[in-house]
Amino acid sequence: MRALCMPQGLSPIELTKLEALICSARSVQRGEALYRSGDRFDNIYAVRSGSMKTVMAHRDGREQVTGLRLAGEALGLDGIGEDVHACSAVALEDSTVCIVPYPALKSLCREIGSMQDRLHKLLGEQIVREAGQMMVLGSLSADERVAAFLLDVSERNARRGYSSAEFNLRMTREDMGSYLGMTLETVSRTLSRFQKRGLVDTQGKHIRIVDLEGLQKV
Amino acid sequence: MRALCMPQGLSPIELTKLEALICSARSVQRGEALYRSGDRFDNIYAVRSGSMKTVMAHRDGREQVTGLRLAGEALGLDGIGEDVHACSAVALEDSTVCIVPYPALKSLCREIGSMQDRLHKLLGEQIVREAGQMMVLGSLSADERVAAFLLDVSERNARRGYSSAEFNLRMTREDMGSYLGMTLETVSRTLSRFQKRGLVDTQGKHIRIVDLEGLQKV
DNA sequence: CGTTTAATTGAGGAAAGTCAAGTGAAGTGG
DNA sequence: CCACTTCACTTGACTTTCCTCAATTAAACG
Repeated sequence: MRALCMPQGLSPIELTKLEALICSARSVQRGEALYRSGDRFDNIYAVRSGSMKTVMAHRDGREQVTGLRLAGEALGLDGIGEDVHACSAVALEDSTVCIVPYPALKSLCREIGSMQDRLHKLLGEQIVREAGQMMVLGSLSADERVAAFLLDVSERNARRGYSSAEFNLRMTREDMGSYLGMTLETVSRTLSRFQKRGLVDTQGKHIRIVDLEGLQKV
Repeated sequence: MRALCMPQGLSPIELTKLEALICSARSVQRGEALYRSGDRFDNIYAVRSGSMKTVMAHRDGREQVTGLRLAGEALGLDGIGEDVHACSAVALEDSTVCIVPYPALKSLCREIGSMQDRLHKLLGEQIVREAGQMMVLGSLSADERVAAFLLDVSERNARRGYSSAEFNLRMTREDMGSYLGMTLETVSRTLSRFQKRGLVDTQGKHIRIVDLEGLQKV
């Protein structure tokens, strides 16, 4: 659990302090929201098991998936800016999260320099990740977007010690499409074409990457 | 200058401490890079005068404008995540920036709680802003993107005490297009159409918003 | 004031979206 | 545990939006 909740580089002492901080865990049913856009920001979360999506809504009701969080990844940073969550976080499958109260985390960051660094990195990485996604949405073709997405998930799986070649993606085609700025039909067609070209092997939500290099060259 | 470099809510004492931190200012010529993608991350900046764009490059060389910074806004946060800048920052006109050394800022954040809050907010706001841009790129039509962009710049101008109705945008149509995920021709056509519909009045880089409500309804 | 760079506009084409029908997978209740 | 209902996915035909290429005009910089 330690490894899952706050994976990177803290000393044992720091981990103990952090563990004291994590008051509780919570389980979230598939489709249920851990928090909603507009909710007061109290906690940062770490996905312990399962996976979640973050969703942002335009005033006219249109929704866009802004992120995917796999087990081990942080969640909730969208609340720091305005003391209120800017996105909603919805479970893609039955999941559990660790709860890290933000005020306590802030104090800890003032006590322990490496904890401060860790939080800053978390925030900074999120900024870079999102800038990368802006690049995907703004500059890549549909094929390139889907390929980039599969490679991203693959790499994140690898980092968590799972297979980079084969995984279950609990998002629907619609979620993927929303995240990638295209329709669910285009996602489906693109995956079918990739399959014909021998790049991937998809059966619904189960995805196997057959030709990694080929996918990188798309 | 105080107001420009770190506008929001610090006590006078804190401001003094912060000022001690801002070792220097720097001027950047139009077209010149304040920092480049890959440069080591040492400082955060605040635009003191002028304006800048941030640009991210794909490995194949394609570039995407990922942000616009007006006077008074923070710059350089894309370096925190990896100790290396993920974007390049290029001046859109002759500009000056305040330089805030990051290590010193970190220390100050451990001393002064409100400074820590301020930095967290800066990071958090950036995260929310970028998520909003993902939404723009992923869900809006060309017309809606241009309208949203003009309204965003207008609002940011207002917040800085300038006219919300009339301003100079030093970006080229190509920069705007890149930021909004469309071609420069489409930007140009869209602005022309807006002009015919009596929503805006543009003459090159000078933009006047004629019908704010109309623009919001696009 | 001339030269370079940026912006506008038009015509034609390509990529992705929409609508629609059919198939398959998954969750629910008897 | 199976049948049923619902939801998700795939595929095709057609439409729309935006992009590409090209020519012209306007603005900006040295």
